[in-house]
Amino acid sequence: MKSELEIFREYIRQRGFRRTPEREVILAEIFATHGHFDVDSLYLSLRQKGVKISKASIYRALPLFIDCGLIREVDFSDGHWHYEHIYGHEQHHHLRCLTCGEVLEFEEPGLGCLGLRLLQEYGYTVVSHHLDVRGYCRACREAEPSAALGKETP
Amino acid sequence: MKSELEIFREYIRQRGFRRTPEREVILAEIFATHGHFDVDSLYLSLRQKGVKISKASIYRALPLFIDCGLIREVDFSDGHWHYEHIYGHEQHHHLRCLTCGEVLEFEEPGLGCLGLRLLQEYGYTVVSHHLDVRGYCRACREAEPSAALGKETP
DNA sequence: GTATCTGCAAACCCTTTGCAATAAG
DNA sequence: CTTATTGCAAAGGGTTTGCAGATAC
Repeated sequence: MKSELEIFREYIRQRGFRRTPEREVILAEIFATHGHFDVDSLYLSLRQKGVKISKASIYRALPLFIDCGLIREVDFSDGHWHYEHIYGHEQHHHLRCLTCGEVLEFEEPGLGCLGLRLLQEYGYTVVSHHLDVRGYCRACREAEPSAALGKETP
Repeated sequence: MKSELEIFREYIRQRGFRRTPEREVILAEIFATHGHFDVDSLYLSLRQKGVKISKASIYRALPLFIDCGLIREVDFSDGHWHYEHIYGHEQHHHLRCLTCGEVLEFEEPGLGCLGLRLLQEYGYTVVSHHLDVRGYCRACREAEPSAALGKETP
């Protein structure tokens, strides 16, 4: 299996872009990070390691990583973008507590045949799919039971 | 079945908020609209009807509608929020073409037992779930086949 | 050498907020 | 009467962009 760096270098070469240390350092940092990140956390963790790369460069690099399938955007509905690396990681989904904001990842094997079905029924070739679930974790529900009343859906 | 207006008035009364014509006009406009909308399109369609309500009031009203379960946020990853009415509509998911941006809605019956499973396995009470699929529609794939190569996932 | 990339700072855009006037209860 | 709500305009915060200098190829 190719490393994320190899994937990226191939992509850069194919497109006639340029291989720069900045982009590769950003990529390495992303794949050294566990879980989700955003531009700010990425910028700060690079700074803490003594690497000075501007936010503009980060903003310009992320679309490249997305485009070659290494990372993807994650929507937490909190006013800015989050990202996660997807290359080399199991497909997973997000379950977010509306009170404390904690995000749990889970798998949904039932969606295995989704791509085939959407191709057959609608003619779409599926690139990615993501299940976004909101609810209340046990702790928050017990702390404030009224918050979770009357809102259950199947 | 209650109308969306009744739902909203009940919610307003329960919380001790105030019933204003602005909020009810916004709500009516949302439920008279087919499909998705954003703040700007909502503001403009109100203007076209001669209704002058500030964007600030729209921005302040939407969280109320979300809170009482009438609408929800939709993420199209294009830099701003979109919304859709969910009250009185079938649960559905989104399939978006990465080239032309067209959004197709579809149903996924396989997720019927999701809520029960997440409760049993993780203790979460599910409020909402949404499946977000990206891919290429047939027309765009045939127009530019290279765009859809090497990116299929199950 | 030439075109791309970086860093900086300013511009941008969507969203939120402070404030005075207005209106609901 | 009291307090929430509105509209306006300004502030806010994340993201994008113009430009000059640096750098990959």
